[in-house]
Amino acid sequence: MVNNDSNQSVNPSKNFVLPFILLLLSRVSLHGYELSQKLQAFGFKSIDQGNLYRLLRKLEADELVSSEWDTSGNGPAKRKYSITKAGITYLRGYANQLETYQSMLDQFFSMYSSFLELYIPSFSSRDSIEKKSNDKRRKDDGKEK
Amino acid sequence: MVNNDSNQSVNPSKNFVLPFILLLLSRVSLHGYELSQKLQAFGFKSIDQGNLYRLLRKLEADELVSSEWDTSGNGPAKRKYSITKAGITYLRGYANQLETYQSMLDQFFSMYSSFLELYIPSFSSRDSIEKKSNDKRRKDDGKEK
DNA sequence: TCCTCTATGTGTATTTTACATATAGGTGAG
DNA sequence: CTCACCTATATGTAAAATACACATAGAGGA
Repeated sequence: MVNNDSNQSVNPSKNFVLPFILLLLSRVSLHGYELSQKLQAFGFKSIDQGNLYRLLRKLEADELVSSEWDTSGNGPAKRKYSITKAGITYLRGYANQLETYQSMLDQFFSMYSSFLELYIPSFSSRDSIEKKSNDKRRKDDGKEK
Repeated sequence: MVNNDSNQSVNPSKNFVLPFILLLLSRVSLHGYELSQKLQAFGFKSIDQGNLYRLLRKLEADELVSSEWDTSGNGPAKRKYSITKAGITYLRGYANQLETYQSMLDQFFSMYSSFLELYIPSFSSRDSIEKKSNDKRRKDDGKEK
């Protein structure tokens, strides 16, 4: 994993959350639990705690982050993670990868608007088509299906 | 897979390429080989042919697409895939998911610009950092075996 | 003939993910 | 005190996904 130098594969997934972790750690050291919460705030709804901790250990083994126990505050001991220089280098590589995803998404939605024009009118019988116009306010009632 | 009901999980990967497949098929019927090429044009550099064909069969089993043999043109017989009504419904759901990814990427790059301002000046000689210290790591992850 | 391109698959080991569970300290309610 | 709940880290493991190798076959050209 951490799929290194020249082979920047396109499929996201773990490689999608990875840059977010590194970016968060580039600003301030965090422990796993905090990280999990910040990632949720980013939009990752389904980060598995167990796998997150495992991933962090892997990142440490790969020397993209380093950790030390933090027994200062109250509550159980926390393993505080910091980014390494190698981690910073990789963050830049991952950012390039994410740019690719972004342009793919742009292409997708560009084509998708044409799709909507074709299909939305004829599908008005099925489930109520929410107005997908430029009315950004109402994003909430799109939870059908 | 094709995670059937309302649980639109956030992690991409197979779910990242899926909407692109459905979107392409929403415009015109295609066979796997064509699909593979169009996906590459979209930016998917590393679509595994074998897995793509397997995925298409799975999509057919899930009734998001349907297929029929096309023996018309020259060359070997092609399995021509078309999107179904269920596939169209799912395409809309996946599009919503991709919107989430898009906003996550926006957040990422917004924060990443700040990162660049902090790190780029001091990291102008990045090659020394990259080449140092982690040779064994970059060998054995991602492409070993 | 042999090579290459198109086209569709199977086999399978490894990697990743999902889900369950374990441990442990701290806090507040009753 | 006991219990529930939150923080915090972690392991076990079955299932799913991926990477990589390989098989088959038609058609066209050198």
